[in-house]
Amino acid sequence: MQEQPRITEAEWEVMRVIWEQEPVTARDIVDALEPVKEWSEPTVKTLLNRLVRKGVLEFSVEGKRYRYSARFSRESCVRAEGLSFVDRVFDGSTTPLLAHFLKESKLSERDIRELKKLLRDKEADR
Amino acid sequence: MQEQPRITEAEWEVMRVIWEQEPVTARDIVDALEPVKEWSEPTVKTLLNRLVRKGVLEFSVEGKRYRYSARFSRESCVRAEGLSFVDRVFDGSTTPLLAHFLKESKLSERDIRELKKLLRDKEADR
DNA sequence: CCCTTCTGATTACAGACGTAATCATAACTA
DNA sequence: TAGTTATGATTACGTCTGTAATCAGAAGGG
Repeated sequence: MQEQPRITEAEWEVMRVIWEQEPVTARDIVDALEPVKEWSEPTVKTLLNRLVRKGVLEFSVEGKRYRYSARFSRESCVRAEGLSFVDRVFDGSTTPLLAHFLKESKLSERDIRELKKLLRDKEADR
Repeated sequence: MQEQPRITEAEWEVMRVIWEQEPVTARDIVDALEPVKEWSEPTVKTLLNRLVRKGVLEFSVEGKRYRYSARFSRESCVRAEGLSFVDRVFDGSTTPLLAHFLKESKLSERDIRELKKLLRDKEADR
């Protein structure tokens, strides 16, 4: 499998829609982004083109239009981006990162329960 | 206080050194980065210049050289970068982010204890 | 059959970025 | 005092990014 290409900030916006609705037409993407970003249609098309050229997206031809889908799972892209982030900002160590976001965030009762459970699981398989 | 400018990937490398040793000369930075990055001296100087122009760094003149220091704390830059990251990749919600990094990371006994404590604190002040 | 329209492709373009060579100037050394 | 050296400034330059206008071809409407 190919090296994970970098996804830029604007491209993430497009990918979000794709992962939610793939395989999806350019039209659908433009519509889905309409309320969120003030992008002209050509702008979205350009992003799609770049993502295809980078190998992040593929498409199947359907009549005169394309249906785009991702060649990498969201999970794998999240993992790559997460690694780059923790390297850049936390010097590669996850614990300070966790501590940071724990402090920053407001968590619901349920969130806390879930995270506690994850911690317990973590403890279990050591 | 001024808007937090964006810090690029290469710039973070420089900032790491600055926050550790500020106020610091260009020479020190070049030396500190020597083992880590294969950057020529002019490259580092350029990054310093850009950071100054962006308002992230300031310097005091000391004889023929400058001593650089940060105009923003590491914490505040980490916070800004963290916000941008959680928005981009986790659609703004911290809990999935925490879950993700919890699963990804291998934690020591001590790490787990620390995180549990943070969770308890979180619970306390709800 | 011609005109509009939809859709992807091509081109554009300014600013950011990574990386660095070169320049000017002051200081140090022989 | 002239040449070397250290240091910041200026210039360079290809690529990436964000944002978009324009183009070409196909398809549908009259």
